[in-house]
Order: sequence, then C-alpha cells, then structure tokens
Amino acid sequence: MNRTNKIIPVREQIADALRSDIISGELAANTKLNEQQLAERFGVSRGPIRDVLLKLTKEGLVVSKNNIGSSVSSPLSAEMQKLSIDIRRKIEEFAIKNVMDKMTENHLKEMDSIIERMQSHFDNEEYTELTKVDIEFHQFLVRLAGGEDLVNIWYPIVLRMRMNYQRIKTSQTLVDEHKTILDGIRAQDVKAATAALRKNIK
Amino acid sequence: MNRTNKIIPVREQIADALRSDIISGELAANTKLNEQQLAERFGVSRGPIRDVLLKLTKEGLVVSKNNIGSSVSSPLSAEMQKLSIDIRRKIEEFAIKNVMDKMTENHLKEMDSIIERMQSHFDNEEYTELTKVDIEFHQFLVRLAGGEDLVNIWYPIVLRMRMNYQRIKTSQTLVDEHKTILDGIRAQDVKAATAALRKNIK
DNA sequence: TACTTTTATTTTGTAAATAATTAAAAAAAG
DNA sequence: CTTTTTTTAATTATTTACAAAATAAAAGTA
Repeated sequence: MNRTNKIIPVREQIADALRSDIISGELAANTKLNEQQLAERFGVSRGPIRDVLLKLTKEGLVVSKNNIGSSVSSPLSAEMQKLSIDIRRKIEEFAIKNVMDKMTENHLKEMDSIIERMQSHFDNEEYTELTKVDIEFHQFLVRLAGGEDLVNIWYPIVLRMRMNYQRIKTSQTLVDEHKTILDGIRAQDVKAATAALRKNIK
Repeated sequence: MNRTNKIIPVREQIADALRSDIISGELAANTKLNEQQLAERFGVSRGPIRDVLLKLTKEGLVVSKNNIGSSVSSPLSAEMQKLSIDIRRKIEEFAIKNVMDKMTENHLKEMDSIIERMQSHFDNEEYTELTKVDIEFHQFLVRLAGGEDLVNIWYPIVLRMRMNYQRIKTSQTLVDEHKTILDGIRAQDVKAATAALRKNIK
C-alpha cells in the first residue's frame, strides 16, 4: 500500500461542480438555486447543500436572502470589473515578489504540470476545465506567497471576474502567457514575470 | 402600529457576537471553537452554529479543517498587513470617487448618526463597540459605491486587519478623522475626502 | 373586473438523532 | 521503558423530522 488515495469531501465536490456550472454559464445569472433540487441532484441531504451555498455566497458566485433562498449572482458592473483587475494585479504582483525565495525545484515541477494540463484542456477544447486550471495556476502562486490568508482574499475576486468573460479568450495565447510567467519565475526575474502577469490579467 | 421592529436573524446575532469576541481578543488566536459548546452558549442547535462558523471562516476570522473543526485565526503577517492596507485604500478610494453622485441628504444624515454613535462609544470607553461602528462607517461608503459585490471583497480584508491592532488607537483622533472624511464628502471634495481617508487607514 | 383577504402549498430555518472520523487512552509487544 | 497496536471517547458530518416563513392560489368583497 504505497499509493496515497486522496479523499475529496463531498461538500468540496459539490462546490466544485456548482462553480463549474456557474462559470461555464450553464447556470445563468439569477437562476434560483433550490436546496431540495440540488440535494436530489447530488444524492445528499439538504445539510451539505446549505453548507455549499453559504460557501459560494461568500465567494460571490451566489447571493442569498434570509428565508428566501439563493440564486446565481449577476456579472460585475464595468467599474467593478476594472477595480477587480487592479486589485488582482496588486495581489499577484505581491505574490510574484514574495514567491521567489520560497520557490523550490518541486514547486516549479508542479507548475510545469499545471501548464501541461492547461495545454491538454485547450487541445481538447474543454474550456471550462481550462478556466479552472488557469485559476489553479494563479492560486498556486498566491498560496505559496501568502498562504490561505491571501487565497481567502484573492479567490472571491477572481471567481467573480470569471463570471464576466464566459468562454472568451480561449486562444493558445492564454497558455503561452502562463508559460512566460513561469519562465520569469524560474529565472528569478521579477520584472519579466510581473510584466507577463500584467499582460495576462485583464 | 407605526414602528418598524427590525428582526435580526439568530445566525446574524451569533455571528456578530463571535466577531466581537474575536476582534476584542476575548477569544484568543488559535482557540478551538467547539460546535456543541457554542450551541449551548447561544441556546440553539448545532445547525446554525455550523452556518456561522462557515461564514466566519470565509471572512477570515476562523480557520477550519475537514473533520477536525474550527479555531480562531492568527494575526496577519507584517507583509500581509501591509498589502491589506494597500488594497483597502484602493477599494475605499474607489468608493469615495463613486459615492459622490449617489450621496443624498438622507445618506449624509445616516453617516452623521454613525459618527455620533462612534463618539458616544468612545466617551463610554466601549472600545469593541467603537471598532464595530468604525467598520460600519466605512462599510456604508463601500456598499453605497459598489453594492454587496464590493462589500463582499472588502469585508474580509478589514476584519482580518482588525485582528492585528487590538484596542490600540482609541484616541479622539479616530473619531475626528471620520468627521473629516465626512466633511470632504459633504463638500463633494474628492481630494480632501481621499486625503482624510488615507490618514485613517493605516 | 379589480382588489383585498384568506387559505394552501412550497421552501427555507432549526432541532434532534445517527453515522463517520479523529483524537485520546489503554493495552500489548518489543 | 519505549513504541506500536487496539480500544474507547469525543467531535464533526450527515440525515431525518419538524417549525417558521414566504410565495402562490383561491375565495371573498367592492
């Protein structure tokens, strides 16, 4: 028994599935999210569903009102989108700077594999999966630089932004941009990495 | 029956109480939060407690691990604190700019009353309450400018920062700073308001 | 017909009980 | 005596059942 079988809690799986549905547009803005129906869909009781809805609410993908229920959020306004880009850049530029020391060979390999997966999803035209791996790339950096604290602040901003560009920007450029960022990090070149990052976040 | 008796849901009351305990330092960092005990303390079942803990986790005040439970977060690192100040300024400067159009006489009156409450809490040396009203002041601006979307992003940052300066900075200056911000807004003077804001956020 | 009021239905909120997991304590082996 | 294994206790996760609230439908009134 050498293999480490990673167990993924049901609530995370459900949250993941719903995030995908919302980001992909399958669940349109303002769609009512009925607890009972979701419970049946995932084959669990309403308890875990409520947990997930609360989580997604705090992530900004869902809005909920007392005694009324939850529904899918609407896209950000233009100004809010602009502000979000600004903040996201600030956070991730911070991440780039602070990540250089902590970056080991293993970390770099992990990031290589993330990019490989990006490429693979792009080749197979799995754009929702591509988006999720895209987020994963950035999350890796943010977590390494600032831990869960920073991820906590950063994550809702990114998720909410993603609601806006639904399946736009699905060119090879996207993958290449991330390769350039990683190249900069690997060369310990903050300026290059930051420049590539700024190009990617928009 | 003319009076509008505002009903506050149990979960919000519990969340509020716990936030106070954490911000005031009554619940020290890394304190384990037992669901059963909390349920007994507030006289409810574990269901609502779980909801609140999940909420506070997303707000950054609490950390929770699967099958292990929740505990009070530890203060931010120095770098993270610095970054948080930067982001918070960015958001609230945005708020100042965007709030000028939307600001009505009624809104101004509401903000006056918030400052009155700040003064009163300061006079009575109720510093935890003072902190909460301080947050309320800024939240009012942020909400008016960017709605719940922006509050969602902003709130965890502020809460987390507050964990760091526990009951420092409890001088009359604090109240005055907010008066100056409001003066600037009232005069529709973005520059003055922003300058006052930057002094206040640190 | 248009409007209000009442009733019924649906949906969310809370409580209580059971299952699964983890941490602690006791027993066994080296 | 130390380490490992087994057993016990405590805690979280989930389900089920019930209570409260909101929406939808129906009945009554102008």
